Amino acid sequence: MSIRHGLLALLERGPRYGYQLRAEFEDSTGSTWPLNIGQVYTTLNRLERDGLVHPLPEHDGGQRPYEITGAGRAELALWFATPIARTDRPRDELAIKLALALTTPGVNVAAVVQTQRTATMRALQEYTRLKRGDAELPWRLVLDAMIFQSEAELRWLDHCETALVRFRPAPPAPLPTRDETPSTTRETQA
Amino acid sequence: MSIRHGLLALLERGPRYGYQLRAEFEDSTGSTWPLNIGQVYTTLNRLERDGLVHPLPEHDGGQRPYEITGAGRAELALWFATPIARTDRPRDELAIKLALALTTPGVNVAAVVQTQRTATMRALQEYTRLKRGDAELPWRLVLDAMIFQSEAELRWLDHCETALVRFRPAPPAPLPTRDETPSTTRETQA
DNA sequence: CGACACATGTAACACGTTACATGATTTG
DNA sequence: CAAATCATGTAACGTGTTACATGTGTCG
Repeated sequence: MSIRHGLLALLERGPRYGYQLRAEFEDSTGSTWPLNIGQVYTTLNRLERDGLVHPLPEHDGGQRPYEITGAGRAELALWFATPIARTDRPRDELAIKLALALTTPGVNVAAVVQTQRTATMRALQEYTRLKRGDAELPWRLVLDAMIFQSEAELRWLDHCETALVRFRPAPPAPLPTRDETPSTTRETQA
Repeated sequence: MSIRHGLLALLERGPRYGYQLRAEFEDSTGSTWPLNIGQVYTTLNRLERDGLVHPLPEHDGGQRPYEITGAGRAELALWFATPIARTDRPRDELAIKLALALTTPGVNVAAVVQTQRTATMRALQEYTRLKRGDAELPWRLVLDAMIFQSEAELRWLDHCETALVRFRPAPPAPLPTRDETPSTTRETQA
C-alpha cells in the first residue's frame, strides 16, 4: 500500500498529474525504489474508483491532473496516524532462506552467510558513498534507513555464524560457492 | 519468491504434500509469517508447470505428494548461492511514509515518529518474550532477525527525530510551509 | 451421529512489474 | 524534419490474500 498512500501524500500538496507524481515520488526517495509509470496510472484509477481522488477537467496539453478528495485526506491522515506493524510487512526472504538452509540437506550454510555478508557490505558501502552527495532531507533519511538496515543485517549474519558453529561444528566438505571477496573478511567472530 | 523457493527447500528433504508443507514452513519460521494453505496449492501448481516439482501417483488418503526434480534442485541451489540484493526487496513503507511526511502540509512528523516508536518497542518486547520459550534454532534465528531489525528501526527513528529538530524546529506551528529561518535549535530529545 | 481436524482445490481480488502502443511537445 | 522527451494508457503476467466449496478420517 506504499504507492497508493504515497501518491495521496503527493496530491496533498496540490493537484498533480501522473508524470509529475512519479518524478516527485522518486525525488523524495532518491530513486531508491524506481516507480514504474504504468503503476502510477493504474493506482490513480483505483484511487479514483475508491473516491480518494478525482480528475480535474483541465486538459491543457495531454495532462490529466488529479485532486485529492475529503475522503482521500481522511485516508491519508489515517495512514500517518497508524504505525506500521511487523505483521503488515512482507516476508523477510533472507530470514526464510537461512532458516530453511539449516534443515536442507546438502546446503553449506556458512557459505550462504558469507556470500550474503559480502553483498550486504558492498551495498552498505554504496549507501555510504551516496550519502556524501548533496541530497534533500527526505532522501537522506531514506538512505539512513537503508544503512541502518544493512548494519543490522550484518550483525545478524555474524550472529548466525556464531550460532552455526555451535550447531554444526564442521561442515564436512568446503563446497565452493560464489564468493568474490579477496580475503579480508573472515575473522568477525562476534 | 520466498514461498516458491521455500517449498522447494522443504521438498528437498523428501516428498511432501500441501498440508505438510505448510506445517513445516510455519514450524521453521515459528509462524512469524503464517502461510495460507491456498497459496501452497497454487504455488505447487506453478512449480509443476515450470518443471521444478512433479506429483507422485500415491493417493493413499486424499494426499497428493510432490517430489522435487533435477531442475528444481538446480533452481534451489541457485537460490542459496545468490545473495539477496537490496533492489530485490520490497519498498520500505515506513521510510517512504516518513520521507513523504516531511513535505506533506499539515502532518506532525514528530508525532508520526513517536507513534511508530511505541509500536516498534512493543513488537521488540514481544519478540524478546517469545525468545524465552523453547524454540528450534531456525526459528530462534528468525526471531533474532526480527529483533535486530526492530532495534535498527528504533535507532533510525531516534536519528530522524534528531534530524527533524534541526529541520523544522517547531512542529506545533500550524501554518508556515516555507519557513527556513534557522532559529535556535532546541534539543528536545524524547 | 455430529463435530472437528485433515486435506485439496477454486474464484475473486489487490498489488506490482514489464512490455507495448499511442500521441503531444520540444529541440537540434 | 527527425529524434528525444513528455505524457497517457492498456495487456499480460506473477505473486499474494481472502473466502468459499468439497471431501475424508477420527473421536467423543
